[in-house]
This record gives sequence, structure tokens and C-alpha cells, in this order.
Amino acid sequence: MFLRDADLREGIEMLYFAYRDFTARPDAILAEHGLGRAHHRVIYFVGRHPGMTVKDLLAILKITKQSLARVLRKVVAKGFVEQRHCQEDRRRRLLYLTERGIELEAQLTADQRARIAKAWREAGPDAVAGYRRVLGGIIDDDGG
Amino acid sequence: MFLRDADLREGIEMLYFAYRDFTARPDAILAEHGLGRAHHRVIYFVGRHPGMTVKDLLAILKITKQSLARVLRKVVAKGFVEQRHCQEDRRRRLLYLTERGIELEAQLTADQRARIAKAWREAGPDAVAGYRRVLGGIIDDDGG
DNA sequence: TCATATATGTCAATATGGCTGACATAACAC
DNA sequence: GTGTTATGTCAGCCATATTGACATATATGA
Repeated sequence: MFLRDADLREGIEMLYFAYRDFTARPDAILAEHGLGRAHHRVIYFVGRHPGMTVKDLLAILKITKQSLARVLRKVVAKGFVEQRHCQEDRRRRLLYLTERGIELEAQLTADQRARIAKAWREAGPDAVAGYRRVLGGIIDDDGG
Repeated sequence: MFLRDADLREGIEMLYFAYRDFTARPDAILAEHGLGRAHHRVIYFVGRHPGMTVKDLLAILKITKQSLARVLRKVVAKGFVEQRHCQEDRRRRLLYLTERGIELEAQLTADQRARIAKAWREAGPDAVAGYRRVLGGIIDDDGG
């Protein structure tokens, strides 16, 4: 496959613009709660993997625990996330969304889900498969 | 097309992970120069559109001029970007990469270009078309 | 010509979200 | 009992975004 520089640059730019527009609306909702994008990520992944540990979350986000601590402290203080001691290993704190957290997560993700759904419906199933394959190739293989 | 919640969430996450991994290596190169991701964006778009104005750049990046000013000041001070007065309208400052800027831009974009090229080659032409269509659908229609 | 609009720059304050380094505590594992 | 792991915390630094206010030069049009 012959790839022109202009095509590759278009591919780069589309990823940048898609990400920028993809995060804009949730950012606005979060701002009303005094939260930022980092809080969204925590709420999103805890919602997706209830009972995950802090260590799991650090591995997914690839940030330092000091950075996460500030973010996690805030979502816990605001009652969106709760921590429970793990029975098997009492060092671990299992993370769960509260009812409020579930509500906010749904509200935040609704816009992104709708945006993906719209794009997928317009593009068709083959394009969806292509989207998955290409993004999968962009993501680091080493347990990204 | 029937879209399951889990599929949509996978689509959301892939975009997040792809963007995260896509920016990691350039970020590391930039850090060696005391620059950040915002500087990359300026260098990238000025390289792509030589002679663009500050206003053009603001419209693409969708940030405030105060935010851009700091970033632009730094890349100009470090000799990566130069500003020339526009002949037709002397209010405007046309932006160009210097030789150093062209070099850095090439270095930064090389990794991203290679990453896209690898993903495209592995995925095939149909998948590339799908990638384009889906990301195009995610991007805001209003002159994103 | 004068008034207004545009393009750009700047100062100041504020918030978010990363980072490093150092240290503390509790609990598991050998 | 010693070492390792999971987590938390304090302190400081930097990048990047925001709002609001104001300054300057230039263009445009009544």
C-alpha cells in the first residue's frame, strides 16, 4: 500500500480533531460539578470495572499514584465513588460507583455513546470494523 | 444496525487509548526541549499551513488567545517559529517554521506518521476508509 | 476624518492535571 | 521478622487551560 504524506497527516489530524470534539461536551458537564476530564476517566473506568483496585486503575491510566490520589480524593469526597476493603487482601481498596456516580457516569457517557453510535450508523458495519482494526493498530501492543 | 452498550464502550475506550499512546512518544521528545504537547500542535499546524495567521491557528486549536500566546511566545523564543508581517494587511502576523522548526516537526511527526502507517498497512485499504469515515462522523460538523 | 471593528499582544489571577521525591502505614509472604 | 506490596500523603514544580481587562496598530466604512 502506497501512503502519501498528505494522507498520513490527514489521518493524524482526524485523530486529534475527533478526540478534541469527543471530550468537549463531557468536559462542560464535568465543569458544572467542579470536576475535570481526569475525574471522568476515573468514573468511567470504575463504572466499567466495579471492584477494581487502585493499582488496576493506575495501570489503565498510566499516571502516577500522586496524580490519581488528588482526583480520586475528590470524586470520593463528592460522593461519586466509594472504596471498600477487599476481604481476601485487606491492603486493597476496591472501587465502586455510588448511585450518584452511576448517574453522572451515564450522563457523561451518553454523549460519547451517542456520538460513536451516530458515526457508526452513518459509516456502516464495514467501516466500524475498519475503525476497530486501525485504532487497535495504533494502540501499543504492550498491554495498552 | 444494532449497537450493544459494550461495543459502544469499546469504541470509546479505543479512541482514548489510541490518543494516549499516539501522544506519548512525541511528548517525550518535546520534554527534552522543555516543550509540551501544546507546542507540538502549534509546530504541527504551522508546518502544515505555512503563512497561517494567529487567528487561523486559534480557530483550529479552539483555545483562547491568552493560552496560545504563552505557547507561541516560547516556540518563537526557542527559534522554532518565526512571525512576519503580512503585506496586504499589516495587522496580521504570518507564521512560518524556521529550519530548526522544520527539523523538530519532522522528528515529532515521524513517530506519529509511522504509527498510522503501520496501523493502516496491517489493517488494509478498506479499514483505512472505515477509519476515515468513522472519525469524520465523530468530528463536529460545524467547521471542526 | 472620525468612529468602529479587527488582529494581535499583554498582565494578572485561577484551576486542572500531570510530574518527582520523600515518607508513612497496613497487610501479605516467605 | 524481614522484606515486599498496596495505598496514602505532604510538598513543590511545571504545563496548559480559563476569565477579565486593557493596549496598540491597522483596516474599513459612513
